[in-house]
Amino acid sequence: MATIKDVAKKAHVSVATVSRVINQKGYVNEETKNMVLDAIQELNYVPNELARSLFQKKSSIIAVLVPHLTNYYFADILQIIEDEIIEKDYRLMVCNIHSIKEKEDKYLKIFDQYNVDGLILIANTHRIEEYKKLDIPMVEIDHKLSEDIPSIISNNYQGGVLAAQKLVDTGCKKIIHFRGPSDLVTVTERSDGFQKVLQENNIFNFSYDLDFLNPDQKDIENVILSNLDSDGVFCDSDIMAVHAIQALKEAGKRVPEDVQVIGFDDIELSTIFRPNITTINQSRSKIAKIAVETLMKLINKEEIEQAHKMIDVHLVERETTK
Amino acid sequence: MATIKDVAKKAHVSVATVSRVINQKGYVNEETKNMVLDAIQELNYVPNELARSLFQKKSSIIAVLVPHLTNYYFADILQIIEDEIIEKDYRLMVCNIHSIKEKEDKYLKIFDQYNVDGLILIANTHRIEEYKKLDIPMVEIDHKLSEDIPSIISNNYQGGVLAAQKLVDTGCKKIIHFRGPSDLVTVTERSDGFQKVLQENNIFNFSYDLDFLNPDQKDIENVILSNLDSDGVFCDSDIMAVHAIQALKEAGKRVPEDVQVIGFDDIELSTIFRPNITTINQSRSKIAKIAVETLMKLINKEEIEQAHKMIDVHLVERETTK
DNA sequence: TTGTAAGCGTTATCAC
DNA sequence: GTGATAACGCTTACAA
Repeated sequence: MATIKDVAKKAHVSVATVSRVINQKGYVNEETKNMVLDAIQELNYVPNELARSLFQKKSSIIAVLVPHLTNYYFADILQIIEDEIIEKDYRLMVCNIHSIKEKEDKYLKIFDQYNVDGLILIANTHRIEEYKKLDIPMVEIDHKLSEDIPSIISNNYQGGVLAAQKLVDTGCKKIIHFRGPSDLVTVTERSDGFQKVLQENNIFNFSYDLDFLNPDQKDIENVILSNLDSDGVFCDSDIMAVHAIQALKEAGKRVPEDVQVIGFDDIELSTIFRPNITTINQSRSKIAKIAVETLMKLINKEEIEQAHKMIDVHLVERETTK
Repeated sequence: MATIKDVAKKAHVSVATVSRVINQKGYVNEETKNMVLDAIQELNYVPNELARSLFQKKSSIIAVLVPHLTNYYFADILQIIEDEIIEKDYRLMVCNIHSIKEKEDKYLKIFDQYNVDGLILIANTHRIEEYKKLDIPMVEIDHKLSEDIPSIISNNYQGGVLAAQKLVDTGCKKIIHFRGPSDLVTVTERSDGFQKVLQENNIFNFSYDLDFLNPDQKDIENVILSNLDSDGVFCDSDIMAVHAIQALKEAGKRVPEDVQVIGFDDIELSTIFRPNITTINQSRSKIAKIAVETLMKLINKEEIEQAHKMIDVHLVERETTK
């Protein structure tokens, strides 16, 4: 690996001059500049980012904390984040904090040790105060764990409203809501929006709490079977929706003729599965891009006009609704 | 951020001594050691990894190159890799090389600039020579792009054999094979294993090439519809299998009674979808762990007994076969 | 316009 | 046992 010294020697100049040309800072004669450039080319020189980072106390590394990688929603957001930051010449460190305390401990240390320039929290952590103490530019996705940390969250309330409206408009009279864990704000907000519309229309409904990603298939079946007079189902995830539709079919119901189903997230699965699932789309791309954009402003100490952003969701009508 | 100097000052010793205690190298009096430890504690000192890396020309960063993140197979492998390496005190840099030349250019540079300690290639790259020139310890997953680079690959041939055997054993007489792109070695090997068994048993079969992850739904439908006398389908991915099963159902066929279906990968989807999909399981966990293990040996300049490892696959029998 | 030299936070090699 | 000090590869005052 060639260093700046090698380049300097080859170009018959000092390291300072070389530094000036690679950073395009300060004055440097056109002629010497070309000599340096030639030397760089010949030696295949790339500046050592570690040395640079050490001096500047910044690493050009952005760390993203996720709860797991196998979920389409998170994976896609992560993917978009990576695209965005690499374009801005940052690199991505992925930290999978699946509530293993030791790992989070390690990472909390690492962020300091590497002079990580920014943090994007997608994972829900219980140790937000420790993150704040890090004093690193930071944004949150999907959660609002603190007033001081800018957040980017889908308008979950609106999601509930849209789903309810669709179901009401198409004549549903008895509706089941398969929810996520109701201790999450995202979940209660969806619920609130959903409830509001249904209550305004005097539509009977009830909720069951499930895990988002590993909802118990048997639970869903039982609820469906003991409520065969329902004509609408709203699910807090597309995976739940798949289970619900399958349970309905097995119970002899037609979707959407007898029972309509709406999912949440709009993951790949909802267009693979037949009937294609009507669902509430969260704009993953918008969320990821705004997160990066906001983080960059924080890093560059620019003003950010609105700390907590709510992103519109929309209903994607496919084959499980009328 | 406290530095080693601050600690030295506080403990009334030299930085050399502090360095000795944090690295547990060289002799240091028990008493002074405790003073240093106290100072470290009080100042909340963590050694700067960047300075360390600069000196040692190693960064404790492992870069993993993937083709995309939203695929369950890759995401899960990535997740296991992250678990493994963080435990060995390395950090994960995720590089999503979705054949965008500019990104790969940037990353190729970054690996040098950051003194990345190791590379895991999951993505299929056409620029293997450039990677080799990097001269960084490196392993490959799913591909064998070069003799010199250790690889970890599922036994695809065996996968084809197992699927064929199952189909033959349960009486299939006419079989469709929905393949991945046949320019991939993984695909041809599966095909070879599959063919071999079928030919030995004189079973008629034919193949259609599709994209692994975004197989054309219409293509699958058409093939199914124009071969309604088939009684077995082998798919090179579980996603293809879902499409096939759905097409079969729409064509009035029962799975597995009329037609049996076998997928590949054993992703989450195969247990969500009903009927649960019989599939060839690739041991993601084994693959990821061996990859990391091999990489560590390379990094530590230990002998590796077998450069190219083939990992057994196995048939997971679920509801789409008899 | 260019070069010298100090400094970023470590580790390692010497003396003492 | 411990402490100076050079070195890692770079940037940036400050001189020249």
